Amino acid sequence: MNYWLMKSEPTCFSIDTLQSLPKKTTAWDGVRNYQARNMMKDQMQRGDLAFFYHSNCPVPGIVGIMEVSSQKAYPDPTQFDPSNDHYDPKAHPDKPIWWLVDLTFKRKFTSVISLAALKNHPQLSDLFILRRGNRLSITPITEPQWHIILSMADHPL
DNA sequence: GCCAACGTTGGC
DNA sequence: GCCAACGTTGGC
Repeated sequence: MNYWLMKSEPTCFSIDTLQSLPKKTTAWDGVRNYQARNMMKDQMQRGDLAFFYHSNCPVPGIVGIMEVSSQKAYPDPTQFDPSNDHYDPKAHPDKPIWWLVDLTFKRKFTSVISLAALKNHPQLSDLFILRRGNRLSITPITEPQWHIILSMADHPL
């Protein structure tokens, strides 16, 4: 199994919204970056775990954990919907461009593991999201990184 | 295939 | 709201 970090702007879609959904599950739609798409399409497997990261908000950071819950990736339906913000006129149902997986809520931390806290941790200097100028909305997390970050959860600075 | 211009991301 | 950094686009 693999570990991931997935960003979302909480004003757009937050971990609280995910938790409130009927099956606490969402299709991670709207990703329009090829690197991020490829990770969902080619690498993610059911049972993989992902940190939920809130970006572009007062305290950016990791707020909880989700699990990949679809058996495999499938076409993002919003690419075919002209009324959707993420409509892609180049995509056709017989030749989709954008793929996604489903994610299910696992837990929410009692406090945010802030970006500042991640930056301050001496063993997390290689964290993908901390690399200069990184903007990828989905990044891999190594197993050691996963456990270090988990150990920071529920222990505010 | 180069690269300038443009749009987007996201921390601050 | 600013702006650095990056991805994408499109002319050539």
